[in-house]
Amino acid sequence: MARKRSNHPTDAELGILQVLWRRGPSTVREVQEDLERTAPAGYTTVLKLMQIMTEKGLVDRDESQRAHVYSAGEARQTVQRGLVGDLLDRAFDGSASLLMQQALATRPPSSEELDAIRRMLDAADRDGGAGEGGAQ
Amino acid sequence: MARKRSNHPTDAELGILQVLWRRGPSTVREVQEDLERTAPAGYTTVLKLMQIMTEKGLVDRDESQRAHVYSAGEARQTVQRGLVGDLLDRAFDGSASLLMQQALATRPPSSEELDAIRRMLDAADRDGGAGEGGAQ
DNA sequence: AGCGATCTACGAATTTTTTCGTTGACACTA
DNA sequence: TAGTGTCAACGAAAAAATTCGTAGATCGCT
Repeated sequence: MARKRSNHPTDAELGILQVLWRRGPSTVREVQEDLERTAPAGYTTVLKLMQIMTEKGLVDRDESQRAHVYSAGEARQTVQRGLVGDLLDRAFDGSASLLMQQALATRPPSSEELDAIRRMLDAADRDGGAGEGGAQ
Repeated sequence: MARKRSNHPTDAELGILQVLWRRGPSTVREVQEDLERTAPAGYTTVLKLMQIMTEKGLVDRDESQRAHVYSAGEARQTVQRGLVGDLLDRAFDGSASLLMQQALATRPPSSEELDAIRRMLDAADRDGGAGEGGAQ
């Protein structure tokens, strides 16, 4: 079906990235043990994945120690934006507001969070939408 | 890695759902021709996919005509929420506001859209965050 | 030096998803 | 009724993603 998957992490890869994001630079074993809670996988499985991710540039590897230390390659934000953008195209006709609506419906945020979001909207209005929204 | 994929549509399946959402009930050929623009695939490929989706309950099939007519099974919203919820868990630590932030950054919405979002936020606030079933 | 634990590398098996060729049914029409 | 075109069904190939077994290197001990 030739979807333009650009360079998104696969499902399993994303699981590993999550751990690296949370823990910071880690060895394979640390990641594997962390995953035990949520998505159990054998040691070599995780190792293999992380090797592949290194090839893809999804993670960086420090080989100076016997147990190599891996860290997330791209900024977390970059990956997240890619994923969101992809989801927008693939399921929301590119409408950010529609996506937000469903996000709100699925995981109702606290009022503090809501306020935080409002501030983001205001900021977006200022630098992005200000002059351009012309209609009306 | 045993991710709890519940029953999300796969990539290709989502492409088909999009068409059904946009066009309403359609035959395989109609879907296939529509896909031509974005994600070309042979006729039998699309047919097979839609047969699988029927088995999975992702779409409904009306066989009263020679050319069966398919329609999206679950409400669009339901599928979308599932996808968003999944993405939240898999990449955003469940934080809706973080997701929104990235959505705003990737696809700056117009000020009209921003206003629409604000109204949604206010509504969410009033409901005390209870996910609402209000017609979309 | 020998032993056990731990690590990377590699290759391959397995599973999931996507793709399509082929077949037989049906419909239309010349 | 033979020819042409479209359709669903099916099976299996191909591609992508995931899983793990095995082997050899290295380290820390005794």
